[in-house]
Amino acid sequence: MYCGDQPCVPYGFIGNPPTKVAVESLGEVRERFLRFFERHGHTRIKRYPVVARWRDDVYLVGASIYDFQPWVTSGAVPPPANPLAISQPSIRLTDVDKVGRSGRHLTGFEMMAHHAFNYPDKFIYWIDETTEYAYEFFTKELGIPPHEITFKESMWEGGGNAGECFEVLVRGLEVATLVFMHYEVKDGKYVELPLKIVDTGYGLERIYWLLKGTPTIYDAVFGPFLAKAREKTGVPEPPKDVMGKASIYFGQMDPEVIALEKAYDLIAEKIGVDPKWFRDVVRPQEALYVLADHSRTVSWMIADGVIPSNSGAGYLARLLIRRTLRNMAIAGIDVPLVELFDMHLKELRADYPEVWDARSLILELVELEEKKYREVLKSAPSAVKKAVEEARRRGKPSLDADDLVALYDSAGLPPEIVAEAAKSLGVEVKVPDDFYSRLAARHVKREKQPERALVEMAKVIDLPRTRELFYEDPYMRSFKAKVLRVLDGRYVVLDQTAFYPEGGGQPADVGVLKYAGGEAKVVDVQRVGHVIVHVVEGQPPPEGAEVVGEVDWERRYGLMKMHTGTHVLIQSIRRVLGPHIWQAGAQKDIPSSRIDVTHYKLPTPEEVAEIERLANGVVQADLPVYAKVMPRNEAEAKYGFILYQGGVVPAREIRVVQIGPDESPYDVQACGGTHLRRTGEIGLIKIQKVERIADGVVRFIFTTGMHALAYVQELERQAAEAAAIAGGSRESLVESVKKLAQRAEEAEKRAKRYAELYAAALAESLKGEPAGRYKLAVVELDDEELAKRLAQTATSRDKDLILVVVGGGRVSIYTGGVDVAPIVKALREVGFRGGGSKTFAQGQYRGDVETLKEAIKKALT
RNA sequence: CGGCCGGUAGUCUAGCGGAAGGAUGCCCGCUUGGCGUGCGGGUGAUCCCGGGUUCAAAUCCCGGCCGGUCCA
Repeated sequence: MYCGDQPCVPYGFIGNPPTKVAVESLGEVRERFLRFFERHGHTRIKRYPVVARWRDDVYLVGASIYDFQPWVTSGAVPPPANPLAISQPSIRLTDVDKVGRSGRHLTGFEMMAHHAFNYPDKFIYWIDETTEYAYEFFTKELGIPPHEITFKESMWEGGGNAGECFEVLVRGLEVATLVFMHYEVKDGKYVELPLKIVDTGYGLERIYWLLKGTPTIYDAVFGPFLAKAREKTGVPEPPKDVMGKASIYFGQMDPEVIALEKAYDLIAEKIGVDPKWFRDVVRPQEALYVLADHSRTVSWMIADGVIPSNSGAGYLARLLIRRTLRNMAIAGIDVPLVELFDMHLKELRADYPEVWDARSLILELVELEEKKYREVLKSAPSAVKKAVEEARRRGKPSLDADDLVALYDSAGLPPEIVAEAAKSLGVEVKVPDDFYSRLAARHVKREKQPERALVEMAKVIDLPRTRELFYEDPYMRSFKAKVLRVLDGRYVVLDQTAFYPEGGGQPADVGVLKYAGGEAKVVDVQRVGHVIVHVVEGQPPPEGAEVVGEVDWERRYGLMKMHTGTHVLIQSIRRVLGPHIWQAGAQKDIPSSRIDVTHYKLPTPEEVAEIERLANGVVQADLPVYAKVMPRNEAEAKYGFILYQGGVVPAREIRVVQIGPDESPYDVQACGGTHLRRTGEIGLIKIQKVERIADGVVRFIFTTGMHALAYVQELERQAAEAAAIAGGSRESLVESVKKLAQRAEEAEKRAKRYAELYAAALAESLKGEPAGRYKLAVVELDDEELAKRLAQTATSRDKDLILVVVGGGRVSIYTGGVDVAPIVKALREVGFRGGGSKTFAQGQYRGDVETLKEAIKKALT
């Protein structure tokens, strides 16, 4: 079968590009592509961030179509333009192990694309035009001879959708995929969709590589950076033919790439060079390639708001940084990563100016991550030593695969590092080829529990949309409404309501529903599809009844202060700590609320104070707060993705909450919550606590309004109480506490000194009676500390002494060397319950002292 | 969100059911012309918190807090 791709066909363009058209840079190819499609009626769209904040199913954008999922692809929202062309930076970590090795894999790439969205009433174009565009672009724009281009038909499936597709290949390299998405996959069957989408993807880097014909894609894309990095690290330029051939063969043995050592030998053999020489040449090259690829991807991520972390999207950034460091370490490259990043950022400046803007943040975070990783690696020798000893205890000569997996999983130590540390302990460790699949087996996927709906959607599907009075007037505290349906005697649906349903981090309102003949407490309110369901306690109103709803206003007004306060606070945090601050979660509550933000260190008390000052300045300025509903595309175009602080907003129209006047707004966010009219109503914003909840995420716990006052009053009360206890005034609280602590310390020291003196005196006056060839002394003392001291002095002075301390129903036996075991045995017979070992025993004894003495004497004779 | 590992003097670390040990740091002597060094002495720990099991818990069990790490 002819497939035209790796591994069937070796690349035919290396050292021999298929065109005479000369391109100078990656940017030129991008520009040619976008201009070409602009000439053919497409609108150019600005790239989206690589962090998919508008989605809750993925962290990163992996293809241009991600930009339009799910709202556009489901038909809910119109595309920003139609047809459109874009070059979308995308990140895929699925092939991360092959990067630097296969010669063609990248974690970050630009997917150039043209998309057409065909609606039943508006047809743009379909298969014929799409293939023609592709053909013309490659032949006319890039000058590739027609016979060099292969279109391979196939079926594409992904994300619940499917459709036919063409893979476009040139000399063994897949340069584009043209997908015609028009099925939904339902229960394994294809269901025709009303919306038919042309989804194309042209690999910018691959096309550039093809045109350049360099040994690897990295040489083409990162050429200038690699040259400088070689100079800096002292890694020499590799022999051209070796790298070219190596990447061809590596490309062909993709599936086995993990079994690296074997792959090296095989390829060296194929090329006809010495395996050891080959390894020494290739390893540092691979490290540089990984560095080049990963540093660009990480820079994109950080510039778009990712902070390296131990969880979430941040972990992916950390993973790439650590992989880079590990590869450099293995290749023996010892240059600070920051310097190499900085070098690369200078090269990236022209193509990605927004990444350049984040330069200082990127460098700071990379430096921090490098430091943290060094700490991890520093733990290697002792962790490995411990593991080796543990293995030996269980009779194993060395570490096995399970031990290596455990070390990686719990301590973050990669097997190569472990092997190296073990070697210096004189232990040979073999790294198994299937290491990474063993690791994967340890992380068996858990099933995601689908959220249980309050009421089945089917039971309310026929009802009209509930009118949302809380949006029309957030200050409405009571309203009249008609009962449309009552389910299970406790779920009430009204035609309209002022009760806010839980959402956007704001909890549901509570209150009462009053009706002729009774009233019911509203304890929870939830959205179910397009209606709002009130969960009631007590006798629910009958269907069809007129009710008066009364919202618990004190609580709700408090929540509104919290919610508007949240917006003021997050913007203030951003202004103080920097533009990398994004909301990572929030919960409004009474009496305290919290916001989690992306930040890489705990803010200092000064920064917190500055944030409070700024936020309360906004409160005092009494700025107006507006909520307006706007089409999604318009809002995104006007404000950018900073809108999505609170997470996914699942609608075609989004509600935008703006604080401050139009000409100079303080903050703008997409938000579905209830807000105040003016910031002055917040009264006071007080941060109560900041804590690090994960690497890269800081939690602010704060309060507003009267709750803030109550908090401050409580602090004041505590200070007054503490001052009273410390015996000073509130003004001198710190001084009196200091004195108190000092006095306590002195008192402890004195007590200890006296205890020593007392123990010495006791030891002096101990009267031992003979017991066999030993001496026995019994002391009544109900202080274990003192007893220990006494025993220490007495038994070290007289090795034949057996000291028995009786007190509080307990008996302790101390000896200066005499084995305590026979004594314990004898004592058990007279009611002693306890035990010990060597020179000490302890236990419970309730009998009289004479019996005890006799028993011990008897045991010793 | 979750799995795994860990939390013992200021710092690092041993002990993993029976009287909390070492290294480093700090203080005081001696050594030296002085610094380093060396030697001797001293100082420093609610064994993360709470509950349980036990005659006895740093140690075993449960819960929490904090840190590390891996995976989504």
